[in-house]
Amino acid sequence: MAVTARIVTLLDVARAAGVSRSTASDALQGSGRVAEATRNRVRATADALGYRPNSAARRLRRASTGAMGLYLPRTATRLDYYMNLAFGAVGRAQEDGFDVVLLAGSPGAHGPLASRVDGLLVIDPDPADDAVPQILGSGVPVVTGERYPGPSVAPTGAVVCDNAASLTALLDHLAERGARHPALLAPAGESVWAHALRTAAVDWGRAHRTPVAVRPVPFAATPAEAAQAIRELIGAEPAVDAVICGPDGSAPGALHAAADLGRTPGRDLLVAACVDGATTRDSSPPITAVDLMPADYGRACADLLADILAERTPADTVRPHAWVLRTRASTQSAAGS
Amino acid sequence: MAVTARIVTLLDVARAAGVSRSTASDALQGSGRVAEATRNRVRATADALGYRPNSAARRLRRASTGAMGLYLPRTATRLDYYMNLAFGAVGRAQEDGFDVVLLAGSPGAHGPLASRVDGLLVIDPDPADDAVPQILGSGVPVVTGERYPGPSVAPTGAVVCDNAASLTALLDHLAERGARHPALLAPAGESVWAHALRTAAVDWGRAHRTPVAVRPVPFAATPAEAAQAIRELIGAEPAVDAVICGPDGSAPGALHAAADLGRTPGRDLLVAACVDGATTRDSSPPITAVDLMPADYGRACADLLADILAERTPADTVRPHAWVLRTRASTQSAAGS
DNA sequence: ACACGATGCCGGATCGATCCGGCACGCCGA
DNA sequence: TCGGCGTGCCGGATCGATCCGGCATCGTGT
Repeated sequence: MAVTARIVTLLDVARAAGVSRSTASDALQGSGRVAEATRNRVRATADALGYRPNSAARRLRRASTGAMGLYLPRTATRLDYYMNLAFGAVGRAQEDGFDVVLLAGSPGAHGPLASRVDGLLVIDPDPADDAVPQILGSGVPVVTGERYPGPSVAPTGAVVCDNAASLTALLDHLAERGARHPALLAPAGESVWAHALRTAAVDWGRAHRTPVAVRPVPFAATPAEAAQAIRELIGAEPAVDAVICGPDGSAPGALHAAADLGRTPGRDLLVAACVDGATTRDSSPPITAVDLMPADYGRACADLLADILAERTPADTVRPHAWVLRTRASTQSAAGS
Repeated sequence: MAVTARIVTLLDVARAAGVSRSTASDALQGSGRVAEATRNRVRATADALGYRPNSAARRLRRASTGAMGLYLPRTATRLDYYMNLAFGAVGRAQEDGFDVVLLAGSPGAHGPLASRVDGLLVIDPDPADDAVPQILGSGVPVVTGERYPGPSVAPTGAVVCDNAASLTALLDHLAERGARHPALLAPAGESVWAHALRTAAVDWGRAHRTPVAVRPVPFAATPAEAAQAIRELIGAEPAVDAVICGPDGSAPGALHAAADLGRTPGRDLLVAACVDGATTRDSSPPITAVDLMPADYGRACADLLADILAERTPADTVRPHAWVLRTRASTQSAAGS
């Protein structure tokens, strides 16, 4: 019951335990040579007094900040995806005693990034974002979520998703459920993800001698835009019997379009999405989608950075991240053809 | 073009400028008495050398961490709302040189909150969350977004939204558009927000001699659950001609329900939502909703905390946060009655 | 009995910026 | 000419934890 507001320092603990600062430090750290009895005594007095190491002092001495920065794309969409990712990263970071500081705008404007964080997590680095190269060049280890498509300054690690494989899996699934003429609403832009999707669609079509109709849509297409695109697409190519929606959150538009065209989702028109989320899970019918497992993704990024910082892992390591196909009613079985 | 990896310290700057550390510090801080010429010279050499103050050292000396913690509810819903809020907070925090560290789980487990942050932002504090009292009692100033309904430990400030007023505005709007029998899908739970909604509905009904049908639904009701609730509600009370959806993201369910019941949203059934977001903006028709302006909200919270920390504002200040009614096609005009 | 190594603990020194007291110098009025 | 005051700058001291070298002490081998 310490009523005093005074902060308990290591020196207080040392005095109370009848040892010197060094010994107290060693005892609590596990470093140095300390008798087991002494160690226990120090530990006991430490938490009896409610001792909490001052992180500023520790960071100064150790020349490390105990924090990792998290830079998220400031996009209008995929926000809940990034939020889940952030929570995953925080969870993992905590295990190694790291804080996660949220970066936005042009971080490093008000202080040197290098003295504020030990490393950085840069998620879905956007080649069009001017802040990214600046961050990459800040001199601290960086782990990117997805590769950085721009001129690679000094990457230190990456966690990547095999987006081509997930699209392939979606197409395989649709084919298995009877689709003969699949289509892809392909997000525009030069992000690694969008690019992989487009390429994989063409490759799959070639390999299966079943061309995939690729219809470009805005990167952050709304359901309404997606619906419009699908109406146009099917107007031009009525044989299309399955649609994959690339942009996050756009999939419900496919259900509307199906209704407008008098088709039943899951039977006359199979519908699937590249990004799982609340909109795909909770729509009616629920929509088959690729779950990128954002929380795990964030955790994996933080894990890699922690490993690199602790030198458990060499720099320039690239690790894969798994995804899961969530099969739902929207791809029940194609009745047509 | 400093190729050396060596970090430039204040001492380096001082030597290069031909002054002492103290003078260099004073010159850069704006503190102390320094001749204008000297000040400029020091500043010039500082950024010629690329000097960046070491934040750990500064924090140790100043006994402040230069960071504010952000504790977000780990809910399954309203994630993009919280993400926008977080970005708003980061933006404001940056202006005063604060970092924002993201807290989750039980922060303070691996280190004393008090030595890691100067203050805390606790958003929508959930009385059912055990971590909240612990955080509130950590000894640093806390600003809550919405009041904390539990036993108030040591609040330092709050930014509150007048949720009753926004629901009232929604009901007024619906009445103006011709609704005679409004209903509310009221989120369950003891959060301040949910409670304000339920109370305001009853009050409005009493004041206007127009009872509002209040139908409880889960706090994080899905569109499907909302649709089901509305079907039941209208089955029991066919006169209902307008529905307000409380839970975030549940509003599209109202459109489905309308379709099932053969009613046209915006004419035979007015639809509105208490929380604006992608789902209300992008649905067809778009849904009238209360925009809580999360980014501004986050900014306001960070602003208050910054003011309190700088003692520009007394502790225990409570500030209001504005909301805006976004009128859309889903409340065009009630044709019935 | 003596030398030597291992063990347990301690006292500065250190990280880098900030703060406080104080010194020297120049200027003014008396 | 001298006292007093204001200006400009400086040298420790300090924040709290960690690290390194070193000093006793005790045990063991010969």
